[in-house]
Amino acid sequence: MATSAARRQEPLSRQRVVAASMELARERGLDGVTMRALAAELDVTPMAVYYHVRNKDELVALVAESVLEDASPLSLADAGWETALRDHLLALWETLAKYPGLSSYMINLPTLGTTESSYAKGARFFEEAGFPPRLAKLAWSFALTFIHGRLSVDAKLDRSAARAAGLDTIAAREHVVFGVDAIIAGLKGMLGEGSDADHA
Amino acid sequence: MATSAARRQEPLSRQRVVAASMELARERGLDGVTMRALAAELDVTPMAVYYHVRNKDELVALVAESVLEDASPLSLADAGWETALRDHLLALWETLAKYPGLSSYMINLPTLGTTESSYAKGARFFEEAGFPPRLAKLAWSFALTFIHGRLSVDAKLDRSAARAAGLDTIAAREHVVFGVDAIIAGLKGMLGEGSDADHA
DNA sequence: ACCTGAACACCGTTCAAGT
DNA sequence: ACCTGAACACCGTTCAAGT
Repeated sequence: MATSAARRQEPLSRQRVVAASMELARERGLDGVTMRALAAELDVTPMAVYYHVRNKDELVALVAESVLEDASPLSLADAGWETALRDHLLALWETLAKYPGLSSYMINLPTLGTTESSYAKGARFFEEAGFPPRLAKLAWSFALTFIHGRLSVDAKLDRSAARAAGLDTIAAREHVVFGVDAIIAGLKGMLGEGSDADHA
Repeated sequence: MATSAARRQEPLSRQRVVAASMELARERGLDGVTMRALAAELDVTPMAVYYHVRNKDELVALVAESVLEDASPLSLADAGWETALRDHLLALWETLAKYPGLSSYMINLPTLGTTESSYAKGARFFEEAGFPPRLAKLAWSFALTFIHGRLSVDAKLDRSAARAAGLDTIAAREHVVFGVDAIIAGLKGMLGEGSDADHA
């Protein structure tokens, strides 16, 4: 209210639209990011947004891209791919958890809401870890699918009665940690079998 | 069209509402199951449906329950829990794949769209396989999350250009098979470590 | 180039009324 | 008990028009 006059001064831009969308997503969840609510936040008509963004799908894709940039990059460390992957997936989970409903949307997209280059980067990580190209892609998709799946399960949960209860968010973390550890153990097993043909 | 007169004869019932919803979900995906489309299919006013079902959430929950009943039950076979789990998860994937968008909905529910009793049955399977109670619940949730996650990734995909291409459905199966194998390998690893304390 | 205003085609759902 | 009709409060989006 106090800043609405100031906000009106600066011209609308793609960046401001995305930034406002992220703020809305954090506070009300992605369901709260409607074109009308977004426009109100920007002190503008709903249709003004369409000048900077083709449609809502493109907008959410931009939001997803922007959120992922804030997450820690996945890169092979000295400690080995297992701990690097573990740290990255848990950090990714924590970052995305701040935007309720975003994963529910991303999991419905072909490349799980990532850009192609970012998706390829994940696959490269597994190649460097010793996975043959095809398995590397499958492994990365496998890990991402679980993380987004888990976030989807929690998304609608903490909006209702669970947030008041308090202990369900602890349970949520247990689920992720268990899943990530199981994923790593599983991929380790797949690497032992699958890479023989390539590393002989 | 030809059967609309006949359909009008039989009184509307909860069963008929659910059955028609399932048919619509198979043909047009869950997005096509609107109260209005459903009512049209039943030769009835949209509000007539509300007499037999509280709201759309309850309706979809009933559809999910009904679809899961058609899937093969998860039970420990002679061949060991690994193959039993593998067969069940792949069969579950195939069944749910017939209802595009259903998993995208189920993955947003607390118990992943299953009834509590059906959820407990999955956990019991892992207990019988040798997992301690807490790990058994986590393991079942882990497996279900991936299956629904994978189906969500494919849901929007085969609706657009991918179905025409034809080879993306093959890729989809590869992803599931890889994931299921990795899950089993991972859980096998977790069982080796985690069960020591309980089986000593 | 950038934004507004009015309107369209959808949703799920409530409420009062009919039989 | 079972269903209809009209209406409400939302969506995303198109289209023509303003500056």
